[in-house]
This record gives sequence, C-alpha cells and structure tokens, in this order.
Amino acid sequence: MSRTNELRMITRVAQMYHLEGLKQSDISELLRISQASVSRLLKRAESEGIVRVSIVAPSGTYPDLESAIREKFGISEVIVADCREDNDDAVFSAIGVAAAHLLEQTLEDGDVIGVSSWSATLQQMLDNIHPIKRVRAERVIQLLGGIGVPSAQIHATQLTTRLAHLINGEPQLLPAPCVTGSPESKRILVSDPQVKATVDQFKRVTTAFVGIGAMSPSQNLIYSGNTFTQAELQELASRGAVGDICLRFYTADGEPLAGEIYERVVGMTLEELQAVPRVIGTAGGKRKTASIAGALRGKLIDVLITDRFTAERLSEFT
Amino acid sequence: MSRTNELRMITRVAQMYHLEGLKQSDISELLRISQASVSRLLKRAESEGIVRVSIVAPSGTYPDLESAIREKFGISEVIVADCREDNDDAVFSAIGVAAAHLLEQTLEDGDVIGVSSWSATLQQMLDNIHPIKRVRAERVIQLLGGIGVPSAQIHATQLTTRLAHLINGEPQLLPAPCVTGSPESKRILVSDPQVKATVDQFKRVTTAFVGIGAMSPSQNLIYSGNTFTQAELQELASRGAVGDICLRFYTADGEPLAGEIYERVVGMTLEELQAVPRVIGTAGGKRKTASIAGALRGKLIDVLITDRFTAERLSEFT
DNA sequence: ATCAAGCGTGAATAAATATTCATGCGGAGG
DNA sequence: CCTCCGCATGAATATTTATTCACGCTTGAT
Repeated sequence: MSRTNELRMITRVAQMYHLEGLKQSDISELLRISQASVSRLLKRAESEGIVRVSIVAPSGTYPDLESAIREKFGISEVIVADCREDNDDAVFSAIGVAAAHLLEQTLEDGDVIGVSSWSATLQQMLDNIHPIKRVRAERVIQLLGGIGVPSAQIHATQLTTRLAHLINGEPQLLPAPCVTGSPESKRILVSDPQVKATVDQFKRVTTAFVGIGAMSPSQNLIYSGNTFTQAELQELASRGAVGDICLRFYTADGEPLAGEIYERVVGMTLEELQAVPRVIGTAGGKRKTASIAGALRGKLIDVLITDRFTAERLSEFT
Repeated sequence: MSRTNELRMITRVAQMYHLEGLKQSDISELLRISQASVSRLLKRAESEGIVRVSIVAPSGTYPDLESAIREKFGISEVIVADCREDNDDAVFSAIGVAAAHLLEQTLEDGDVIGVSSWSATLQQMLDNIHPIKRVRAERVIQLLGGIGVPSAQIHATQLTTRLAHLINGEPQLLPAPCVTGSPESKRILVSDPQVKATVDQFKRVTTAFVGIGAMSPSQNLIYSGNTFTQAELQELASRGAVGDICLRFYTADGEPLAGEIYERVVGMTLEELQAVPRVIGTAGGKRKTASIAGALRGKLIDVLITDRFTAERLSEFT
C-alpha cells in the first residue's frame, strides 16, 4: 500500500523534473523533501522504468546501424553516412563529406595527420573540406608512395598537399613508388634521405586517414600502373587476403599477410598503423564489404566511416 | 548536407549520454569536442525532439488526473489516491492513507498542525499514521468546536489528541460546541479563556488538514446532534451553498456565505484559513464533487487529496 | 576592400546534481 | 527487553552540467 504511494511520489517528481522543467531544489521545496531525496527519487524513476528516454533517429542518420557495427566488431566509433543510391559515386561522395566533417570537427592544434593517397573516398573528403582557420595542424604526412604514371602521381601528391593547405599544415611527401620491383629496391629507396625523413615521421602521426582496398583493385590503382600483377593478386587471394590498407594486405581476421609482397611496398606498415592513436578508415561499396570486415576484426582502424548500404551489409556480415 | 551531419552528431551524443550512461566529459574526450559543446548538443537534442522522455504512470497512480485538476483549478498540488470501488468506505480509506503519507513525508520540526475534526477522511488518516519519531511538531490545534452528544465529542477530541501524540506535539483543544444557538452565545463562548487561547493560536497554524463537507451532511455531523436544522441547510442551499470547510459554507465559486449562521460557528473562519500557509483538503465521494470544486475555485485549499473516481468527476466538472 | 553584427567556440566559472557521511529509526535475533 | 544491522534521511560536500565571457571567424553592407 505504501508502495503505491511511493510510486506516485516518484512519478510526480519525474513529471516535475522532466516535463515541467523544474530544478531539483524547486521540487524539494514544493514537495518538502530534501534535494538529495529528489535526486534519489529521480534515479529510481529511471531504474523502475517510470521515465523512459527514447532517441528518435532523425532521417538521414543511422544510429542503430552504427551501434550494431560498433558492438559486432568492438570498434570505438562508426559513422554511417546517408546516401541515396548504392553506387560508387554516391557512396564515395557521402563518405567523403562525412570524413570532411569529422576532420573539421576533431582537428586539434599540432595534430600530425597521415593520409594514404590512392583513395577515392579521401579524394572526396578533400573536395568537401571547408578551409579551417581556427586550428593549425602541424603536418600532413603521405603514408604510401605515390609515384607512378603521371596522372596518378598528381593524385597522390596533390591529395597530401591540398589537405595540408586546407588545415594549415606542412605537407610531407613520400617521393617514391608505392610498390617496388623487389625488397632490395625498396630498401634502397627507403635509404634515400627524403624518403627516410618521411618514413621516420610515421611514428609521430596522431590521426591517420586511410582508405580500405578491396581485392578487385579500384580504378585509381589500376590506372597508376605500378601496382601488382594479376598473378600477384591471385596469390594474395589464395593466401586469404580480403583487402588492404596502404597496400598492406590482410586476412579476414585482419592479420597482415607478410611475405615478399609486403616487403616491396613503400609506405606505413600495419604495425606502424596500429601504433597511431586514431586511425580513421573510409570505405564503402559492395566490393569492399569483406575488406572492411577484415580491417574491423583486426582492429586495424579505430573509426570507420561508411555508407548506409555498406553498413547494412556489415551488420549482417558473417 | 551539413545539417544531416549535425543531426547525426546530436543523435550520437544523446545516445552516449542517455543510453550508454557516459558523462559529458567522457563524451567530449571520445568525440574530441569540448564539454560545453556536449552540453549544448544535448540541449538541442531535446529541443529538436531527438530525445524524448516519456513518463509511464505505474498502475495505481494517476498523474494525468492530477495534472488535469491542477491545471483546471490552478491549485498547486493534487494527490489522487488509488481506490478499488467508488463507495464511501473505500474512498475514505484510500484518502486517509494518502493523507497519512503526506503528513509523514512533509512534517517538519516545529510545525503547528490544524485539524478540523468531524471528518471521516481525517479519522482514516489517523488510523494510518505511522508514529513519527524523527520530527517533533509543536502543536496540534483543533480548528472546529467538538462538543456535542458524548460519542461525537469523543471523536473530535480524540482526533486532535491522538494526532498530537503521533507527531509528538501538544494537543490544543477547542472545548466548545461547533455551532451555537445564536451569535451572542458564540461571542460569550469565545471569551472563555480556554476557548480564546485556542482561537488565538489559529494564526500560528502552518499546515491545516480539513475535510470538505457536502450539503447533505455526513454521518458524523448528523450524529453529533448539535448542528444545523434541515431548514437552515435549505436556506444555505438556496443562497448557493455547495459545501463547507469547518462548517463554513461557501458557494460554487468558493465565496464564503456570511450571515447569521456564519456567526454561530465556533471554529476557524475561511479568512483565517486562507492565511494558513498550507491547507490540505481531504475529500472524496460522489456527493462531494461540487463541494470540492467550490473549494478549489475559491482557492480555499492548497493541496487536495482525493480518490480516483472523484478526481475523474472533478476533471470533467463544469 | 573595410567594418560591424552575429554566430559558434572553448576556457573559466556558476549552478545544479549526485554522493558521502553521520545519524536515527525499526526490525531481527539474542 | 536490549543490541546490532540495515535502511532511510538530510546536511555537507564532491562531481557534473550549464552558462558566461572573451575571442575569432564569417557574412553582408557600405
């Protein structure tokens, strides 16, 4: 019988607090109990399910998908971008916009940003960044070699340089091809002072933006001309590769696929990547579902930015 | 396009705060924005309707009825007691329990409690008070004369005395009939030192518990034998009386009905009652709907305790 | 181009809320 | 009947949240 009365009290307090917008001290005066008691009653109101907070997802946001992926893969942050259609153009654009916003919102003074060139989503990100005056990034570091056929080189270098400009930082380029013919030639390249200078900076990166590659390589890589042969890709696939980050291939569990090919890439290794405090992976599209899942499983990235269609697939991925 | 992104952010923050239970400073670290911004985003989440708090009334509580009556009559507090059936026994008992709880919860050291005797609900209240040790009321003052036929006198006096005991206060009795034969005899009575002493204390009452009488008088009053004649009651009714508090009759608007009868009552006047900081009216039952409505309209009481059936009627009362 | 108004930001601070602590009550078990 | 334990309470305090303030950016008018 007193139970009912207590529930009434809790309900009334919850009403006054949440609906009428009174503060606890007002309620405590009106109801002649201490503020501490009001606080306690409110806590009970939540635990008893008398007050319920529901969060309504505004159209264009997908918190449920985000949570589902966060929980499924144990990743700290997922951003699902809205997107009308499930084709590469729309998806990359949506992801690019979201990535640009993330960069703008979270950039801090003195940040050292790493970018893997060669990524269509990161290209899109660039096009959507609003120049920032507020903060001053220290440096933008190219994480993957960019020399190849002329058009491709422009992409890679420009991406780093433009980004540096937009966020008031110094570009630090990696003047090398992304893949060399042999481990030896890679070693020689890396001993080049300018290349070495950049590689030495890898450990200072505070935030890395990386694309995620699928096993059927993207247009950019095909065009660049200095990447792997079909045979090499098939070998990787037969060893379980599901995707790459900075041309570092990994398995469905996100384990790096070491070997000769790994030694021929000029760029940040997956080990170095994991040492970066915040790695932001941007990718979407049907081809990339398994690649993204692998990166998530291996905790290769801390933040995933993707589109709602890919998010849907990931949330159901087995 | 940035709108969507902002909504996403708001939604995410709301999720972290309300669902995951993180504190704003945690969120600000995770999302790399300032705590102030988190607070602002949360405020926007409410104003944009992204978070909604709903309050579910536990069974046996009637917050909607309470609000309806509060708003309709502009009264500060209404307590609607749960009650299975709409008969006097059940109703009075429910109200008594609720009144007892209110008293227990809100009694403060040094309070001076006034009680109109003659009320079935207040009788019930007594039976449900759990003796209080915590606080020490100063005094319990009988607001209405109680002398009449012996059995009734016991009721009135006992009510005051028992209550005083239960809340560790001194009883201050009003040893007089509730209604005298003429204004003159009332004046004489009031000049009696003991009566005068009590009447003089009326202005010190901090909380008054009063029943509300309907025009068809209750069993208690009929039994007491020293109340009004049918003719007198009919006269009152013809002048618009809808009910009484401490035998002070009032109209549908809660205006006191002055006149000869008013001058023959030994007890607190409605003017004195309005000067009391907190007046708690307890009443329920079909007969009393109009009486209660009048008391509410005239702001004669600050807190109404009633049952759910009567509350329903009041909320629809024209 | 220059300047003022308006907005949004984070640091500092004020305000509100949650928790701790000490106390007193009530009930269970000697 | 007494004692001890668990619980509830309010005052004091710690913690968390909201607001203020000062500043810098953007925008739109001159």
